[in-house]
Amino acid sequence: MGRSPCCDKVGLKKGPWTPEEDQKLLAYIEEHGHGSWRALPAKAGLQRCGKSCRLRWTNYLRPDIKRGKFSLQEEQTIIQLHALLGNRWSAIATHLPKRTDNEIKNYWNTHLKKRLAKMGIDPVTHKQKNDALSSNDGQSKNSANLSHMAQWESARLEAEARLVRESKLRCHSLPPHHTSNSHYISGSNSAWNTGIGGDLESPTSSLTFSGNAPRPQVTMMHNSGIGSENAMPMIELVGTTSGSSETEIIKEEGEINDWKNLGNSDHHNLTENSVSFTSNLHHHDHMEISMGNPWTPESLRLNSSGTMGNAMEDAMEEGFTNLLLSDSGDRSLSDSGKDSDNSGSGSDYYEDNKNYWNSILNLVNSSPNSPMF
DNA sequence: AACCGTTCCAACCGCACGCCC
DNA sequence: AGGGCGTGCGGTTGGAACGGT
Repeated sequence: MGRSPCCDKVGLKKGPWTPEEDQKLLAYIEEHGHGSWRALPAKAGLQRCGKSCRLRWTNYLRPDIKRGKFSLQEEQTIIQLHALLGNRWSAIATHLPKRTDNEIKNYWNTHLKKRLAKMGIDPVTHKQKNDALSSNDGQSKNSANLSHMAQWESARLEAEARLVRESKLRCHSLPPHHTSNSHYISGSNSAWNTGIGGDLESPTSSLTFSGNAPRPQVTMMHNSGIGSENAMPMIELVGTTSGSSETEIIKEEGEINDWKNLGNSDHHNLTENSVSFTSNLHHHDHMEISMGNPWTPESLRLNSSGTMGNAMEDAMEEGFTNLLLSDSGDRSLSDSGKDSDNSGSGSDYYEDNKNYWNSILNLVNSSPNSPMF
């Protein structure tokens, strides 16, 4: 169905906003709320279309917007989510509290995309560029699997975004402790924390799903760096091969804030059924999550209302984040890593890029019985 | 200082979708 | 059912800022 453009009226101002216009818009919204955007400009005394006002508000004037340089953690999240979701900026933005989709999109286009390209990674597919040559091998099969996973993950994020919006509407005045212990995911993601069992006050949260399937296991430990201002995230990946009772423990530790210091590529051979993450981002939090059932959209939807949603979210994020970053040889991704650092030996460079994608695939493969594949 | 190319980001544009009548 | 409206979303653009010559 067609519709007339909202900004075709003559006399409406376009282009950059002046401080006076900002002030008018702010003052009006503070007093009345925005209500109908179409009607707002006239009421607020602005010669703008409603759409322009909405954009200005949501992308710039809103008080809960964080501006300025993206942290490394934020960069990591963007890359990781973009690998799953593609250019679905609003979905990505739900995982970056206080950042707008527009800002994330801009940052991707101006910074991250170029960095990945320089690493020889296609910023669209997140595949190493010479991957196209290996079309019939397992890698492409894995890629298809990942794509499939991305589809339901995408749907899940949409549902989450809705929850977030509803939560924001309903719970504007929630006391801070509701989210104070949910590391990293906070603010707009607080919806995860509003359900029963959603708070992470308890030092230990355990959830177990019943079932007989080989079980991926996710363990998250938040061991505080006591007395340290900068918590030092530690990722522990525990791989359990299906044919063996032996548990292979692969440990990766380092500062999340220093991508370059994250370990090298040996540990992304985490195998089929088990993965655990250890992080000391948080004070005395220790979460162990045993997943008896494979990951399914249904179970994750259920989880989204409670602790498991939080834990899973965190696990997924931290897991992907650290896998990606530790394995991608992030010499070029870090701001402090100059591009020239990429000029190392050619084989190392190639290996790094290969590991970048493999790390995603390996984590996906850690739940081989998931019906989503 | 002047010019020019590049980078960055705020803002615009047009489409899609849900809701309401 | 279908048209209008409000809003969300992703792609694109214009111009300011910056850096090199």
